Amino acid sequence: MIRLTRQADYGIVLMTHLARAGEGTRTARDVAARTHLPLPMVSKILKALVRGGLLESHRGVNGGYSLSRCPEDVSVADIITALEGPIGMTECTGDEAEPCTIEHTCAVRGNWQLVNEVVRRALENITLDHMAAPMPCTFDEIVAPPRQGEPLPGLSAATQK
Amino acid sequence: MIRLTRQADYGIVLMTHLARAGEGTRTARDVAARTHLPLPMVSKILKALVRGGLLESHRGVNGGYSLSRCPEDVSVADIITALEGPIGMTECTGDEAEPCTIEHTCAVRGNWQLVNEVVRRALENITLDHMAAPMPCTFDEIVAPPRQGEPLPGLSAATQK
DNA sequence: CCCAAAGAGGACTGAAATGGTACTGTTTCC
DNA sequence: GGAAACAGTACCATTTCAGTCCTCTTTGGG
Repeated sequence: MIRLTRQADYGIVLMTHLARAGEGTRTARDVAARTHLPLPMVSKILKALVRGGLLESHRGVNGGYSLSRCPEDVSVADIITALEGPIGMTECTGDEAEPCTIEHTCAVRGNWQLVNEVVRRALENITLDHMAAPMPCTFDEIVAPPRQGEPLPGLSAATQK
Repeated sequence: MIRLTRQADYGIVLMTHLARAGEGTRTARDVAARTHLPLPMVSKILKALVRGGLLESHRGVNGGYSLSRCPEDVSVADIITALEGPIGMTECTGDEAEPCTIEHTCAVRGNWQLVNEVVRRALENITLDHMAAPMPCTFDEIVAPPRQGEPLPGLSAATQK
């Protein structure tokens, strides 16, 4: 199982909730209650999302959080990045200080980047808008539609899954 | 960072190595030496890959491991699945016994499946063949080529990254 | 026929990361 | 000025994972 940390998991749920709630600010307390997630966690995550630029916060009485962009301009990748740092599936993300101890012996490097990129792309194509949709979206709304009615391998099957 | 366990990470490296090595069997010791990974780990992972049906083993003197399928018939998703179980980014993979304690309040369910599916698809499109290629592949060799010269959103940018 | 090489399987351990909580500021409005 | 709400940080406990070790089984060669 490819593990997303629970923070990112919750983060997406919270962002989705805010997207559905529409305009206006919501307090952490309110969001926690409605999503049935523990308040301290919610609070912690919302703060992180503010730091990541995905939410705006308003302090003081009647304060709360609100989206800083339209739902269609926020991708799942954005949320994950805000909560977990750059998306990548391996240690070799490329720009670390430590250039992979087995660097020259690890001939897989370049192709790892590819894997990371493929996944990142996939997640960037899913927006909050998609997530907030009451009914599950189909693949076709996210990836480019198949050409000449011939579905990309496997994609049509995925929608019925 | 989306975390792949190190086992899966290593697993892909090992499979790639075997794919590059071509026909014939290799001992765990040999593979460990050439990939510069600790033998016990390599041994453990190769065993798991056998259980997953991706490798065949031959016991006794002159034994070793060999791929049980052509490199082009093995996807990165296959390897990850063999080492980590079904691919999914959240607890809600859908078919668990415990149907998610917050089930009816968690309105994100359906769309989570979508995220899982998108990632899974992405990983299924990357084969061992791609990984074993000496030079990094481009996106175009993996995803369907853009129709009428118009690239899928973002994909072309990814290749130059 | 026996021994060495190689895989199979499982148990165990130490460490790191993560989920989760609590406490102490700071801002803002009434 | 006080309460409501966010900000930041430090902290703990649990879980999971990487990595190792040991024993058993299989097989081929001398």
